[in-house]
Amino acid sequence: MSKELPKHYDPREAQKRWLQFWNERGFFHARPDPNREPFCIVIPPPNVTGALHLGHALNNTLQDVLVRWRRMQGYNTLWMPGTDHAGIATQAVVERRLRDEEKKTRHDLGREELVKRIWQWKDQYEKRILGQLSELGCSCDWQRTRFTLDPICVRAVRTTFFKMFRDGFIYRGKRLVNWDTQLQTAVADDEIYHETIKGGFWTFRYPVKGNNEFIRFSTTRPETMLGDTAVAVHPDDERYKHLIGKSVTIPLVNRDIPIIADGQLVNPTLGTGAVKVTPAHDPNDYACGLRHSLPMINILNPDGTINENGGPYAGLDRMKVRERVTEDMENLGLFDGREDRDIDLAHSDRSKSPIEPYLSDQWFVKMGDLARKAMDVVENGQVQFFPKRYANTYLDWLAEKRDWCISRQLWWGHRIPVWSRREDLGWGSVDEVKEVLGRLKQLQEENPGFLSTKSFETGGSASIGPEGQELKPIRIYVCLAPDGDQLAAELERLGFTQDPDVLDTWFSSALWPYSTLGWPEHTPELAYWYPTNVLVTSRGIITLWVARMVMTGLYNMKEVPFHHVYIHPTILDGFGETMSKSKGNGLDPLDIIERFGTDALRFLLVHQATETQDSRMPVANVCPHCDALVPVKQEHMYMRTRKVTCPNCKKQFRPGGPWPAPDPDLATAKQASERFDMGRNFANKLWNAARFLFLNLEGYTPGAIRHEELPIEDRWILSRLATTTAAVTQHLENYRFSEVARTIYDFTWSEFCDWYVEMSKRRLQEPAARPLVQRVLVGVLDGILRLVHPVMPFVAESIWQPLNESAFERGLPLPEPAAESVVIAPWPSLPESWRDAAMETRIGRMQELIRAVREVRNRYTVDQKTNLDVFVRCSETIAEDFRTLAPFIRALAGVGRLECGPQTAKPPQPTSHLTPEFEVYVSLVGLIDLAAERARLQKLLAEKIKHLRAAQAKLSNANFVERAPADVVQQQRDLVADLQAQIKAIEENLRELEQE
RNA sequence: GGGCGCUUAGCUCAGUUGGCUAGAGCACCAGCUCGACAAGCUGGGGGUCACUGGUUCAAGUCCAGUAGCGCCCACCA
Repeated sequence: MSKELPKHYDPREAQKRWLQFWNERGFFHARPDPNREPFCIVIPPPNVTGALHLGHALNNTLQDVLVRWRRMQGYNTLWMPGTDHAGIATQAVVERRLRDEEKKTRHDLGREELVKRIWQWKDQYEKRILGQLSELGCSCDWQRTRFTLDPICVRAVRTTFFKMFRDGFIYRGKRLVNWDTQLQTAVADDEIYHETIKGGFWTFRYPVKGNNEFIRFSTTRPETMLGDTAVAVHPDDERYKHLIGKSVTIPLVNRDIPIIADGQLVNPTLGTGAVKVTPAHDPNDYACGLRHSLPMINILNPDGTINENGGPYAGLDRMKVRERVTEDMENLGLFDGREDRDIDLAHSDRSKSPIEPYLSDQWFVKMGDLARKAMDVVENGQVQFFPKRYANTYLDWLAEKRDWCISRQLWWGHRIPVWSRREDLGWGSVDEVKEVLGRLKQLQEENPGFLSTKSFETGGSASIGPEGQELKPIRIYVCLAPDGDQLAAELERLGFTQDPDVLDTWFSSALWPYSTLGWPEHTPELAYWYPTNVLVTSRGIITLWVARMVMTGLYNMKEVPFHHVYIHPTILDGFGETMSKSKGNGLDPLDIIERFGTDALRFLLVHQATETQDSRMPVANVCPHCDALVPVKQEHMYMRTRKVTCPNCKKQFRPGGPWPAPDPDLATAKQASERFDMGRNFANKLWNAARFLFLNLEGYTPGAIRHEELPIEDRWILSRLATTTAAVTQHLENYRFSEVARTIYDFTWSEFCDWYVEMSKRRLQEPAARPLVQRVLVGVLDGILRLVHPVMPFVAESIWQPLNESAFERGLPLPEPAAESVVIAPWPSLPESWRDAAMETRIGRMQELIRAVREVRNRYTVDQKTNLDVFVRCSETIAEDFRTLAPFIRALAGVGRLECGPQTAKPPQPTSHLTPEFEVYVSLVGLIDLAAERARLQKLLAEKIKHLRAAQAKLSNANFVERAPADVVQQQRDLVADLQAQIKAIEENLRELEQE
């Protein structure tokens, strides 16, 4: 039964249909099965901030290729999908909308209401993102979809935090944050921008204690003097050497501070060579403070006014204090002048106000031991990076062992499960403290697994107890395990409150490979699929995410979270810049899917996934009025172009992208890139090859292939298929995605379609030959469909299904009933013995002969219908071959007379094509331009002679003959012999042409 | 400043341990609507492999340096 397909492959219809089919059949759902080998990938969860972009498309396509391939290989395959709450990014986006649409801040709404709003946002975008992944063809187990704030993930986070708290890995420490005094919040590094403003550079003097000297220093922020805890000089600076170890007095607050030597902080050639050190309000000073164990005095209130540590200046705004401090110093005669200076000052993106470095209390994870273990597993190969070089990024970063600050001053995220005594209650009497401690101890004894207490010093000054003893300024912190929440009320009765902060988003992401599988419960899924097999991600988060997953995996599971880490390239725009919302140079995968089809998108993404770091993707807008492609220009990005005039139809439109702003008055362009042509064309080529088969399947009968009885061309294509299959499999194992795409493409197009299908046409007309060639055609197509399925699942299924109707039993070497879907068809593997170098050589010679004749035909523009007479001078063995293949040579090259053999005579007025193995002569009586032919031969002769000389030179080099491997030398000798023979033949042909 | 990369045809890129006259897709030129496919077929033109030096019988490939570009991290008192 044959079936006729439409002339063009229609991706849209196919995508809709097969997605539904696959989901209905539940091919993507996996359950633990101890009798089968597991394979598992967990998705890098996309942020619920917005829509997916091209980078996501790449990341997820590559995962899907691996997952579909392993599923076909028979692994019990789980691809775990999900999304990430992305703390800062998501809260910021919702807050921005709140401001734009309702003119409200988060404080107007309150914590609970804001979080509710963000959940609504999340629901909306999660749905959209999952839908996009599905449209991309991702074969995730959708029933298992997780979100990083799901109850199950909350439990994993709480359990981990509790364990780390109890084991002493989590501690309370200080950190300088970027403080926004207007919004009264810390902002992330990527939420600040730098702007040059007019500022000043003030010079003051501090009196040195014990003699009449002064030490001069300069600063751009005089008010920070109130928080100075040292003055630093360079250890080798002769001007100050004698002062090191002495102290100075800060006049305004009457505090004595030491003069220290610090070669890292101080550059003696700048300013006066002496630097005031304010550890609580400057990153470098902070580092210096740590080095020298200096006190760190915070002088700011959250609103930017000076706090009680500023003594007489308390309560005033820092800018006002800057003036006052200067005046007061001047009155004391300690002010040495001010000069204007441009200052590169950090500003908050959101409030546009200047950022203050602000020392605040934060939660940290101690990295030392955790990092060491995470390094070990990469060094000993339990976790392998592909490409290898990325292991360096990972190891270098971990080697620094910088403690991980895990608290964030946000409302959206995992709330830190720690309660502490409220500051305003104070510690009143020792009795009260004793009572609280006693009660805590009791609680802990009753609930050892649920509650853990720790105390950490706070900043602030010590106070004196009722009996005159010095009370250490400590705070008691109580951490509750997830099942300990009923104790929260009790803690609150004791005057404890929960920490308002949330955890760094990466804290929950770090648990993703096992929290998604149900940890801390001992689920069958966890036992079966953990450790997962491979993590596929981009290099940007090797440190933030990959390293932390390994750390927590080892800590919680005692086992690595995955064995392989594949890092794929980053897609840049046509100008080599990263795609980003602010530049407006992104590309929306949905635009590509709509215009080219999902398979085209996927093919191209796989094809360009080489081992390099980056790859470029020039982007064009499609004019919504006339469909012309308008390339995105670089200046568009920097000007944030809002309107583009189409050079074709002169109408205006808004440039497209994954993040277009709506504008009812202006049509928004879809985007495209010519690079996807390749994928679309390939899908169509495949489709049409199948279409050819369907037109010729009438009377198909399944049957065994007896390899040794097959004609040359069949053995050739099967040899090529066997080689291709093995190569594709190997490339997949090595994560060489680009090679996967290339290998399948070349085999399908340049060998199967260009040669085998062409050769089959004649045989299909012969009743005796027809059944066998049908079987081979069907068998090879079946193999191609399986190979191509992981990359282009939709077109593969679109052909697989009708093939099941026309040729249900098929395959190589024995026909078998086909799988109901290519998704679950077995991955092909062909006998090694089918690889047949001799067949490939023989067909290769035939191809060269055909190409030679075609070239002659094109050179002299001989009509396609005119047969050419061809004379081949070659060995008897080769002649025998050409005679066997003569029908193909005639059909594919348009040949009439074909004579071959050692004694074959040249025809009159011949044009020639010489190869090392045979000489081809085509008679061109009446067509040949003798002068042109002579010129061509002269040119060819010159090239050959040049090449010969180079080859001879090599051989005449004694070192080469002596030191190069024998086969390389022999190769060179053969080359010289071939060239000499060819030159001789060309010269002979030229002489003959002269006589004409 | 530290780290990791990139620079090969007009464009986007391959080129796995050094070894044929360096490849592909798109674009370009010429010819083809022949019963799978014009999203196609056939053939063709086009490259001093960024630059300089080194190692080697042999370098696009290895090493060093220079220039340009990109990313990550740190920093910009």
